[in-house]
Amino acid sequence: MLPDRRHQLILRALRADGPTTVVALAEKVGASQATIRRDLAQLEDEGLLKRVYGGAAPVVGEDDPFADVAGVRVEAKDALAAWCANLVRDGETVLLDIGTTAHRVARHLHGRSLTVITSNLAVYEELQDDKDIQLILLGGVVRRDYRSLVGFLTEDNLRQVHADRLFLGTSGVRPDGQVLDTTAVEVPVKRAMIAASTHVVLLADAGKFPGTGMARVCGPEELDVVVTNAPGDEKTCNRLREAGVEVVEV
Amino acid sequence: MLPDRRHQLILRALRADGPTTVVALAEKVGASQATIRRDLAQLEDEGLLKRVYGGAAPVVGEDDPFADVAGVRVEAKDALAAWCANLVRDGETVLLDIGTTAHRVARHLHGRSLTVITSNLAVYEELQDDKDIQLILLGGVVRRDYRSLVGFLTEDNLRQVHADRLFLGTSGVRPDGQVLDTTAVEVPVKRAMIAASTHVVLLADAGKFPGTGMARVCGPEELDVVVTNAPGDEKTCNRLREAGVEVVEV
DNA sequence: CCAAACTCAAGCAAAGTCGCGCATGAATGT
DNA sequence: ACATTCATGCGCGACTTTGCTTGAGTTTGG
Repeated sequence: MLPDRRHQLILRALRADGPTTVVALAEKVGASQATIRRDLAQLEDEGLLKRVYGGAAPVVGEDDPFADVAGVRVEAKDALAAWCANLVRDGETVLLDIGTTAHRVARHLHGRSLTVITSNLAVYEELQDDKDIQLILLGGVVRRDYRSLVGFLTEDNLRQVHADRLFLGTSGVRPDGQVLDTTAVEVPVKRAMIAASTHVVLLADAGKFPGTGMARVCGPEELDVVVTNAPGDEKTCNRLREAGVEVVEV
Repeated sequence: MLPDRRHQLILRALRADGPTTVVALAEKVGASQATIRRDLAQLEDEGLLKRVYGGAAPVVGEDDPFADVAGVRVEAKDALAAWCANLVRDGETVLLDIGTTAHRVARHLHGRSLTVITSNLAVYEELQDDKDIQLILLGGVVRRDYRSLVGFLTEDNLRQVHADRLFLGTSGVRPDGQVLDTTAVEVPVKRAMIAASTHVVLLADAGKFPGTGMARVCGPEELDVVVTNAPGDEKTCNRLREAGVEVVEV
């Protein structure tokens, strides 16, 4: 069991079940209470959770939109998102995928005159007070730990709408250009999103080549643009370009 | 049981049921009265509640969605909502309408084992952290001023789901039993909700007889129960009963 | 106005939690 | 092969929380 994997499990458990005891976490991830305590201390230092006596609680406003605006150095991932936001023209209809990557893009759309369609609850909270943006939320079952809406209602809705541009997240791109995802339940939603959009923009930051994922979302022929902030694997890039995909390195 | 979790339960109980005794809280959260007193003292220091002799009362802050409504009416409307929540059995699927009335019902559903379907964004925010409740959000265009989702996506989704019970709000009930609404865009959504539910419960607090509204939502034959906190107009009640509607005065 | 009933806060013992030091064991570098 | 590093698990003393008891304070009803 990798420490990083354990940290992920802890954070996921907290997001799903709220405040949890050290004993319960130790049992859940199969580590001693001492180890869990050390993990919690570390994760608290990183601001990823709040330590309470006897356990830990999830921190609510983890993605403060002003945190990185105030920061001197803009994160690399944010540069990616900013570039994507520039791609969008006023008046367009933009479809935003599940995940933090799409949320990042949404932060850069404030004040723009757009229609935004999403099943991403983080995007909803980000843009709900922005009166310039017409916001359309797709239906579905609320997944608390992933802050998303999924299910047949989401897919149904996606068959009824059309977007000029889709910003798609991923967990990995294989050398042959196949786009992957780790969570099976999201794949049908992502496919429906692709079908509902004229242009598909894939956001693949560093570490997504080859990345992980057990489910295939789509092949390179479905993509129009791949945006990345890392010099991707040469072979992968060539394969994508062969399929007519524009590969952009920010 | 984490102290933090206990505090949440206390605050939730206060929000849902208003002023509560120390004894009742101790029983509810499974702690001693001494612990509850210590919790209350701490929470009062943080300004999260107001201590009163024998118990505690919720503090009405700016985040209270009902701060604008006058005191005695809030209690009456909350009694209505509490009665409706008692109507629901564990395991049921509940459909909650747009509007503050349905939100009020949602506040009394905390901790219940239910499936809740709604296009009410206030309900979503109320229940999003409640892990006992499976929450399904209907798609649609976000209406910021009404905190709701409307449009053809909402209606489409409603054709794909079914609920045991619908709690319907209204702006007025005419003497002949017709249910009215003021905003035309909501009417198709309300009709679709009625069609998707086995039982329809109309919440009509004081001032809804005859109330206002330019659009007809449905006739009395679509309703199963009308819950009110005021002795409604005699003629209206008779007309409703003739149509087979159970009229309940809380 | 008084007394009974109830509520509150302080003190105390028990249980639970925390963080530290130390030993173990695996992975890594020399 | 040996030493180093690092994460992990265990034990111990210090600390925190909890529930019970007690005496003082507050409310209620006659």
